[in-house]
Amino acid sequence: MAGNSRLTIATHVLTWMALARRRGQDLLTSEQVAASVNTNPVIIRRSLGDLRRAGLVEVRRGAGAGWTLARAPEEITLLDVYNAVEQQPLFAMHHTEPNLECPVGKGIRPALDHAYDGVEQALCQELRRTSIADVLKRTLRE
Amino acid sequence: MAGNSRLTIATHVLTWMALARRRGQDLLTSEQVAASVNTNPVIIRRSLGDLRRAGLVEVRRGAGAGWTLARAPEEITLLDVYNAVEQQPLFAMHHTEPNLECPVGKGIRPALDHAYDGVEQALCQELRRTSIADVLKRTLRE
DNA sequence: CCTTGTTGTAACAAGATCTGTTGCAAACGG
DNA sequence: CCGTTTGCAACAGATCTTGTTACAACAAGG
Repeated sequence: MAGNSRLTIATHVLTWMALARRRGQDLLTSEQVAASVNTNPVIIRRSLGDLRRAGLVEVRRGAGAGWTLARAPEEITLLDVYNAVEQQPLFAMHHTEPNLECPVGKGIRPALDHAYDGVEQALCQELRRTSIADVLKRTLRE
Repeated sequence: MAGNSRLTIATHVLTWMALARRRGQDLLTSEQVAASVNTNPVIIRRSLGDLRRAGLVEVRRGAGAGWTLARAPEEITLLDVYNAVEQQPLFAMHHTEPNLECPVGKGIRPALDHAYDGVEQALCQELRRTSIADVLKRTLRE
């Protein structure tokens, strides 16, 4: 599992934008953000694109362009970020269809769907308990 | 996310073994299990190997060999299965080290660790609420 | 209207991971 | 000793992720 670090990157980006805003710098370019994450600006633009489609940030194009937070850091939770950057469910079903002649092969998928739904709900509830402001506070403390 | 279906495969295997045991067939070969999952026996042996190392199943080698459940289906939870088949954490950190000159780059990783720990705990608590016996019951109902 | 700086996105490479497959040595019951 | 089955290595194909380069689209400001 853990094939990707998208939640980590997006949270880093937003936390950095929250700190910059507190310091009076409202407009940031993807290059400036990339300097903190230490990666390529295109990676940051991809992440910011996800966040923009989810309504968490806004962009201004053209010369002197850049990004701003669309909401206060207190109003952005890790669940918002997770939903913005993760599309696929947590656990995948079988690659190949199970043997439908077998009672287990026939009924296992709805049974697993039910269990996995509960897990995803628990995950979402926990993610919603932390905001970008919380992450920033803890980031500066350590 | 969801790069893999290991939890699904392993749960399917155990559910099928629970049903077979209820029908009086205690010893199953990887080929018999593979017929229900509809995949290659080596895939099943890999999954059963994880489950054996976790103490959830037992194996007898040689001629007339096969697998048995090491515990009652009521005593095996999805958390046991998850721990048996998933090693890596749910969310990955940055691939490249963040810029430690930046206060966010410096402090973000412990802050994220803390948040991710809470999420994993919530995930585990929810997974523990469902047993293989529960999955079997719901599988046969639908 | 033109220059300039920035975004949006496509195309591609390298690496990792996952599933599936083949082959074979090791184990062991009969 | 034979026959069955596991354990495991090696490999192929598919997909995903990160990183990189390149370039068109866009708009602010002179």
